[in-house]
Amino acid sequence: MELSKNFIAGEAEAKWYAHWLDKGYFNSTPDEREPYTIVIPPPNVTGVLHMGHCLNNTIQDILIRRARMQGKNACWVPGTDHASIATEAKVVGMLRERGIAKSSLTREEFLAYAWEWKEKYGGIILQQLKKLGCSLDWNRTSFTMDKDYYQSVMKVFVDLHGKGLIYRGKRMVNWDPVSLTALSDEEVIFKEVDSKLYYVKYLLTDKDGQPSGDGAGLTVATTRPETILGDIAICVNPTDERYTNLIGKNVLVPIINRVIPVIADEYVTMDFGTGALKITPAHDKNDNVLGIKHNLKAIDTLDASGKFTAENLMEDKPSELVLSYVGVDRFALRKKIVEDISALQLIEKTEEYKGQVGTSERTGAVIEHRLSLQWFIDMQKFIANNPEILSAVSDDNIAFHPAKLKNTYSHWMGNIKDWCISRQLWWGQQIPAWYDEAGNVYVAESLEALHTNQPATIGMQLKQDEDVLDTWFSSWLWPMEVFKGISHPGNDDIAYYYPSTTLVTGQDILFFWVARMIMAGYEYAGQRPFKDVYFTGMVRDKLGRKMSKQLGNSPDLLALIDNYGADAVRFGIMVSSPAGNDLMFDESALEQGRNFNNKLWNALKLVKMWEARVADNNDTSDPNSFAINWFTNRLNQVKAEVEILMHQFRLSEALKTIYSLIWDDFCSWYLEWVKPGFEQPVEAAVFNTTVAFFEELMQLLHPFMPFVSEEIYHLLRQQSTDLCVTQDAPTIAAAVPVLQQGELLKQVISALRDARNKNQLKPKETIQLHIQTEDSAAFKAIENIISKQVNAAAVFYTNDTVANSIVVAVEQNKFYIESEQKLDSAALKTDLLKDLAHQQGFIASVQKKLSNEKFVQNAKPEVIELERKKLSDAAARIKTIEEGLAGLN
RNA sequence: GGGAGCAUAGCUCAGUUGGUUUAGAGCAUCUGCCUUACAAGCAGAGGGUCCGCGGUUCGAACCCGUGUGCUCCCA
Repeated sequence: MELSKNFIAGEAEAKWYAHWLDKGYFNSTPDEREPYTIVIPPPNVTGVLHMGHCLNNTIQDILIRRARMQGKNACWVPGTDHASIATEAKVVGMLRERGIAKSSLTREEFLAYAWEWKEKYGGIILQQLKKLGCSLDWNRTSFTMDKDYYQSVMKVFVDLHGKGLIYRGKRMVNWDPVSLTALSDEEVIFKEVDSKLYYVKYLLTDKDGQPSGDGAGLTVATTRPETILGDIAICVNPTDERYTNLIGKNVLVPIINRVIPVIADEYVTMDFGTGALKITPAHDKNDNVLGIKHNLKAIDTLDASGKFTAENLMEDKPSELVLSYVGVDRFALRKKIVEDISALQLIEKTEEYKGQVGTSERTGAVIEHRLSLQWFIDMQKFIANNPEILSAVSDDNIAFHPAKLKNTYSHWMGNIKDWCISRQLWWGQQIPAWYDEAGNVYVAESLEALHTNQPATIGMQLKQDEDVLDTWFSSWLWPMEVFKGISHPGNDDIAYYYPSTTLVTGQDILFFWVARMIMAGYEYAGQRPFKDVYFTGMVRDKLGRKMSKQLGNSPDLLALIDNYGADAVRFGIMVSSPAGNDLMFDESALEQGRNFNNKLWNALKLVKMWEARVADNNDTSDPNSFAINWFTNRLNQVKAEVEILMHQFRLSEALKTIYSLIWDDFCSWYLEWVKPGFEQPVEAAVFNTTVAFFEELMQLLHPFMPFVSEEIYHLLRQQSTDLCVTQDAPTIAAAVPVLQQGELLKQVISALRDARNKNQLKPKETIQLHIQTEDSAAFKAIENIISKQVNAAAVFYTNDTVANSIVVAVEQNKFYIESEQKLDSAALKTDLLKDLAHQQGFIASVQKKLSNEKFVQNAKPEVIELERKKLSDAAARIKTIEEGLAGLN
């Protein structure tokens, strides 16, 4: 069969993926084998594959393919997340394009559109994962809004509510005035913005609540003058001498002329602004805390969309001016109020100010702090009920890779705040709470369940809570509910697959997701949800910038797969990506992957070329026996190394180790050593062993580069099964002496080639080689390899220096090169002198150490022994160099 | 403001309880080669104040302190 010039990735990818699916290799059902379970971090159902997914899922595929080849029952569960905010935003956008406003639809109508949209466009990302070669069990595809899943979320809500872990309360929440929903702290991104600091004067009042008339007052610095109409107090630090005499007095809020007290609290920083702080409990988190502490009223002056409202100002008998603000957006309002206060001559000055502003992760809108009735989980109590949530991570029952994230986890857990789980959206699991006309709350899995549990509710006018649950309130059940462990507890799947083995995810969702899965795992399964967590970093461009649509630095992954092949993309993204480190993505790494494919392909071509001229006798020459013996051991050595690296989740290093084994040891050394001369026959043993080596190499590489390895595996010879499910042979301990001899051989060849290069001998020009060694037997077995590799026409053994030659020293052996070309020993002499200086310097440093009495007294005996050996080795080396130099003259 | 982490070759990274030859790899660079598997290749080479300063130690890339720079998380 004629092989193409290069590996054609696209063809092999389509062919093998279809074949693997056809054979059902990725499907798993419980059996007597040990399970290896991974649940995919469910991408947003609206998502498309990007570099982050690529890294993440390549890692998962490597782990799951390796487990499959090690005889475990490998199960990798795919699925998607309904992603309430992101999906609802997309659907709203889609409707807007069609000229339909969400506000014109009923909840049911909107959800019908959302499902239609989800069926049509949702889950594209799962198809894209197939392109990457991901070996997921597609029969198990889950969605966080599947019927059973939905029910499991209801069940958990009701359960936690019953346990007193869920409560409803008025709390200051992060409010997104654009999507009209509360956000968790994790969904708020702080950004530095240029703003202004306004110095506003509040006039002191007399006993009757009128301005004191002398213009006396107190100046407050604020970045948010639009909230001024909600001010309820001015606060100063009790130790601030500037204001001591004002504490307890009253001032007037500009424009609205509300009389408010000056109070004192240590919270106030004296050196920020004027040292006086206006307190607006309805619009600022810290103010809210102070408000509660000092028993102050919260006056809300902004509505849900961030526009001014006078609803709560009626007590103040608002003026025409105040009423004119109604409906004005907060940013326009800021301008307007500043102008109006300015007109009253109560703005003393304005400063430029760089401040932090919270923005919505989804819509980018500046968030408001807003008092709102929301559902919460009492996290302190939750953790107190399940102390393993903390201990499992600290004592490595759940092992984090890299381990440094353990600190981050325990620090967060130690300072945990209650989790606001309600969202003012329609797409998601609607909160299973009903209100009667009196406002009483009833919680049950469904209306039917409610009527069954509390027959008194039958016939009542009940209205279900409008809100849905935070997306993470469903995804924290993922490792259990993909096996229906909540909706159908104790079923065969959950019993077999849970806890899962490894979770691979981004460290950015350590708190959003990983921590909460651990919490749910202990609460509902009584055990950890996974054994190991591999955290990936963020994928950045090669300049270290985050990938973003705005910068346009986010490559089109499918185009990359088309250009380089899926294996090359997998190689490129894995080759320099240790756990937890950000990955600087550079397309040149993909090129390296593609070149590697090509290298493999060419090695295959070489071996296939031999197939036609295999000798029909069973002789094996000495040098070939040596080469085979050496590579057998080298392969075992690397297999053992890879096993350790994989066990430590050092995937990048494992890949590099395999890459170097194939490229350097197999292609550059082994194949060159056993390669027959032009059109010469190849020994049968050499051919068969080489094919077997090649198969083992493909097996080792398969988890990383599945397509090219499967393709080559089948082209090497007729196979009875597929590489994808071929079980790894046990690793045999490598024999050290033959490995050492191999290293010596490589060194000798390199040194001789270097000497040839330095003397500008053309590759085609032959040399005569004289070997001076104490162990000529060792060289007899490999002299043919040496002569082939350094193009020596003849090899001799000598006990003496050879005149008119160049000398090369390797360990205690000397090699003399004779050539018909004129040899220029100058370059070589320079090298030898350099080496000599290096060795002498080295000896000096070792001698210094050994002559230090304290070193000899304190150092461990084996360390001293080692130093002595270094000294004698270096001395021997110097002797060899000096003899070489003498021979040159 | 609080906390965590990082800093080693041009780039991306190893460096395993402080001693394993005066620090390693891949990529990039340079030199020489169109050598019947591979120029997407082969054979070589050069390249480092291990961020600065101070300390502990017989001995420090590694431990401690401090400064600088960067990143992330939380307010």
